[in-house]
Amino acid sequence: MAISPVTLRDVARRAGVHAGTASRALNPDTRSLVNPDTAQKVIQAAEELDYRPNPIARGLKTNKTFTLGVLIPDLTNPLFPPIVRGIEDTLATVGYTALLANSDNDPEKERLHFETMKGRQVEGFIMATAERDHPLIEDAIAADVPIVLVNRTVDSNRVFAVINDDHRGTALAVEHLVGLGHRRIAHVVGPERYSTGKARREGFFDAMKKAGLEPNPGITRDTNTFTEEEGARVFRALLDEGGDFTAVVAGNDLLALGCYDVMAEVGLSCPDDLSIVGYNDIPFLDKLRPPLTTIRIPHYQIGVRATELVLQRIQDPATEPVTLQLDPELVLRGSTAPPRS
Amino acid sequence: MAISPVTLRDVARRAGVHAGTASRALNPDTRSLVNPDTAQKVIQAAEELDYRPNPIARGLKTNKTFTLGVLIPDLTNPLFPPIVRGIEDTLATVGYTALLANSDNDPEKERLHFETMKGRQVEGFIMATAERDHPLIEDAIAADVPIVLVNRTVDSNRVFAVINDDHRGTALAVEHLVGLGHRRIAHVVGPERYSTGKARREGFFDAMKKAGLEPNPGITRDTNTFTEEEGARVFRALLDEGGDFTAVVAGNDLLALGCYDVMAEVGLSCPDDLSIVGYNDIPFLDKLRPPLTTIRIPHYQIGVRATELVLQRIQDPATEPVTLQLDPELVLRGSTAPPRS
DNA sequence: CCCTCTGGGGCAATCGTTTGCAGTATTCTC
DNA sequence: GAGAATACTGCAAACGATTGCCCCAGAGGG
Repeated sequence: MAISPVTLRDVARRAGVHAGTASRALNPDTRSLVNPDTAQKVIQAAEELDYRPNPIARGLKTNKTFTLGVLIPDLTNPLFPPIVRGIEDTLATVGYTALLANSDNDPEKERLHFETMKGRQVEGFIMATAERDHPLIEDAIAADVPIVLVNRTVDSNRVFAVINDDHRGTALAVEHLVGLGHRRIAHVVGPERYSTGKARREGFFDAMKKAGLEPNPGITRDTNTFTEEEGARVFRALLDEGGDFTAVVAGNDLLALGCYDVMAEVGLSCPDDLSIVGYNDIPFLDKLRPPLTTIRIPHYQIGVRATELVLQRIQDPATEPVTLQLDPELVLRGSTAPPRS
Repeated sequence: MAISPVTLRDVARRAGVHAGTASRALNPDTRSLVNPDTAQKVIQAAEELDYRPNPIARGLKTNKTFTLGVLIPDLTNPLFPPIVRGIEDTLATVGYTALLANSDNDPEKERLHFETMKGRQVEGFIMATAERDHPLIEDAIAADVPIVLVNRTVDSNRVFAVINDDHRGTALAVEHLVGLGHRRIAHVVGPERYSTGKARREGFFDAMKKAGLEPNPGITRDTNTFTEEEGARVFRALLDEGGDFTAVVAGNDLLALGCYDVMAEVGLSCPDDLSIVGYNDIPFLDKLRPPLTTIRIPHYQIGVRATELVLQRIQDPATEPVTLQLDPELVLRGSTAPPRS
């Protein structure tokens, strides 16, 4: 049952030393405290017995569990798997592992998982679940728990975060459309309670102005959630009100998908009648008809960098909070073309 | 740092009892050993102090870590997130959590993760990574560690597994095509080193025979991996050799996607020229052009049932190995139609 | 030649719980 | 009312590793 019934004491006995000595010999940091010869003997004994230190016992004494909590809204959202892989791959290189939980964006659930994980003595957190105003995170920061946000961030500047440059990303989308000749561009705004929704809206407006275009509030629409249904609902409203536009920048890919649905429904053709740009580059977008032009964010890298950050923060609690902004890039596909008129 | 610096001894002190007594009072199983009044006092003290037992310390003594190892090939494969959610949701209801790792189908990596997790004293495993002949699993079974396979299984019958009924699933696909009027049906066979590839091929042949059709080995093709590229490669070969068929049953959705790619490339139209059926119903298939008809398997449920199984096995090591076969269902979409000729 | 210093390593406490054992007070039985 | 059974609860030893402290031997200095 217990995999390695061989304990430190067994190793010590075989090497003919005391357990304490064996412990020191096996730990590279304390190895210098013991005679190289004995150290060698211990190491060899450990190998012969295939000794594996029991992390539970070690954790009890050292308060290190080599475990991180990863809290995301929903693993089945295609946005997250690559991030999680980035996290786990990076963690694996340093002998850490991740405890994963889904919050479904439910603050109650989130708090529960957070507490459970704290109870399990995770050494830090990576969270992807933040609304811009997030009490849980404030608490965590106050309690001095290492925590870094991914993908989204909060308004506080006391927090570690690894996000993509949403401002720049939307600008890429706008510049692309403007370059194609579009002048009247609609924006399906992501929920403003998330940093992503807000930053992308700002990026949109700034880029429009920079292009010398007056953004038209009449053809920007707020959404409540980042979902296909919501995208469809809002886009339908835009159409119903006779909005005058030749292209739309969607707050994310799911919202863009909603637009696709409505266009199919009402018989509009993309990109002939309307160009659409998404955001995130979730998988299979290239299989759509037409393939969706979108903004790709470096999901995997976000996971990697975030992990490096927590690890660093764990090692040196004095590390100053920092927000890393990774560069998004435009992925040109078939949903954008010059305007017809 | 340590979240709840309040220890069992603190609770005991406040309740005016010994730590041992407090321990018994807090554990429902042993509560009957202590006077109801004192138990109440202890419980109240625990609440007042917001006491959380330290699972590390507990685990050290009891060898229970309330942790499961989940080993999958690749989280970014859309097949797995729903399974993992099923696992984690179920685990959460009983206070367990999952340690997740990706093997990338690399036996080396897999073994490493397996050992690491064993080292971390996980109480059992859920693995989705099995080739039909899998030494690691044999070892695990021999070592008596609780383990259940999901999605795929191995040839041994000494193992717990929760899979879908691949045989039945492919039969559904064949019956559907035959019902549509197809007689010459090709099969892009999944890799036979996986139970899924093998069972689906058998299901295909059996269903063909049952429909009174002689399966034509000339239009079935083996693949080496379950990937889009491989699907494309094999399908192209099928075409190049002038295979005579009006429909194809693909070993899974990714292989079907590969067929899509080649069809677009050579200017064939689906379903006009050729009908295609996939397998798995991964996300976004309904967004393809045409939307892919496929066999849906209950991913989430697979995760749920598998978890119930390990949990049961952990609780009662005498539990006999069992293979659960969950029912797949046909999802009718646009990639299948009556043959033209 | 004696004293001090230092490197090496053993001893034992400790991390926070659980649990077998034993002691004491209470209750029951006759 | 005495002896025995019962019901609690305290005591202390684990679990497996880490680590501060102390001891001892040999080296070096004067």
